[in-house]
Amino acid sequence: MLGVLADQELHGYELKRRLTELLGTLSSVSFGSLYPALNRLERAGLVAVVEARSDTSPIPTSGSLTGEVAAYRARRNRTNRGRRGKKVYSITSAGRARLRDLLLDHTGDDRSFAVRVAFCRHLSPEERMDLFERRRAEVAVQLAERTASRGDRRFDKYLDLLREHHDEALERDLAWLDRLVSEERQIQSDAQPEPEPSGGSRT
Amino acid sequence: MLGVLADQELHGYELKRRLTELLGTLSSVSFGSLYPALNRLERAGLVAVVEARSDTSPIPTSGSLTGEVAAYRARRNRTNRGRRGKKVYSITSAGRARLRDLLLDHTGDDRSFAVRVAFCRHLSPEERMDLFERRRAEVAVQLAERTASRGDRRFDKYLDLLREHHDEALERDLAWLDRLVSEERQIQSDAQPEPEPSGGSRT
DNA sequence: GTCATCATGTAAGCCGTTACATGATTGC
DNA sequence: GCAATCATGTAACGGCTTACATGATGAC
Repeated sequence: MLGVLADQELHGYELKRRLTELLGTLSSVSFGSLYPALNRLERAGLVAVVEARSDTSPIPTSGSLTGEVAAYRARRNRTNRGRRGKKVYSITSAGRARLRDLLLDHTGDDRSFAVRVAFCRHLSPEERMDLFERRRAEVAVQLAERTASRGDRRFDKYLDLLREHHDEALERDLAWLDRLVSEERQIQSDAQPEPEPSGGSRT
Repeated sequence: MLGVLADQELHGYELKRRLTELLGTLSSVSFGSLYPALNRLERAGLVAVVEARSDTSPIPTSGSLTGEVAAYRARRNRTNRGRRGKKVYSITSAGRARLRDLLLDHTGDDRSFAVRVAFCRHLSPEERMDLFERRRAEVAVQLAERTASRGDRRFDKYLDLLREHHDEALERDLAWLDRLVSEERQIQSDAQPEPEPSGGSRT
């Protein structure tokens, strides 16, 4: 949620939309947990409710008279008493700091790593490298453990097929992470071109 | 847990061991949830506690006198009052039926599908086929939706890389499922050889 | 005026986790 | 005797889900 809000101010309903659009099966958050979560984030000072900026959408004349009247009434009520309007949330600087921590935290499974990658544009190139390389190390360890523990034992046809498939997936993950790391390294070396590898004329 | 117990009688501690060995990162069950779960299963009549068959392990003379004394004391206590011995669980016929239902149920994500495959040896060939083909259809739909929703939009470099990687994983899953299905079909046709495709001389 | 959709929220229940407590077994 | 491991269990907490309740908007 913080990752989405870091890009744009949104209200809850649309936030869920966007989350589903971006992460699909990885998202999995229902309204019943979304709204309480937003309230928790607000209480923690990580997001803030911004007054629904009516300037941008000045009640678009929709041709419906009754609709417009209702819209004006609703707007007055909202500003007067804050009753049941859209609540547009904006991430705070504390929220951005927390997002960074969450992206760097690196506990959790493959799913949470995928979510981190999805929002890693909010990290610095160095932090991204760190994220990728740590994950790479983790996956490598997992793969080594699996290979070691398997030994020569056979369990069951389907279990063996499953493990084989999973091993391949892990290897592919590893290759993908290698690609991410090398691309990131390329970006870094592009940003700080070091024309003379020997001899230290540093600015 | 039912899937493991369907193969052998075990007590909780070793059940967790076996679960971790078989499923590794897919398992994820802690003692804090394992024991309550076993009690729930027992209350539901899906597993039953069997008296620790001491016959198989007649207190192996370990060379430790005090140890043996303690073992005898513990055994008497266990039979007398059932206090704190190993509780060996055995799956009941109701448990096997439930296991079958759970394997066939087919709600849940990729993880739960993997677990189903891990124990699908407890299904009939026809039920296995059903399991695999349904999953195949699901993954195909997922893939189609992703391709459709993506359209030509670009989000962000890392998000795009993530989606690309995930798409490839889905395609590989699909191919793997195809393989499973075709192998299963082979098994079925081997079991019921139908030498004459035309003309119906059925037994 | 009514229906679909947008939009926010609450309540009950389930299930998992960590942290803690305790007892049994074996080796030294 | 003591430590490590085996073995079972409880308590507090968190977080997600479904089902429910409600209000606002816009289209016809």
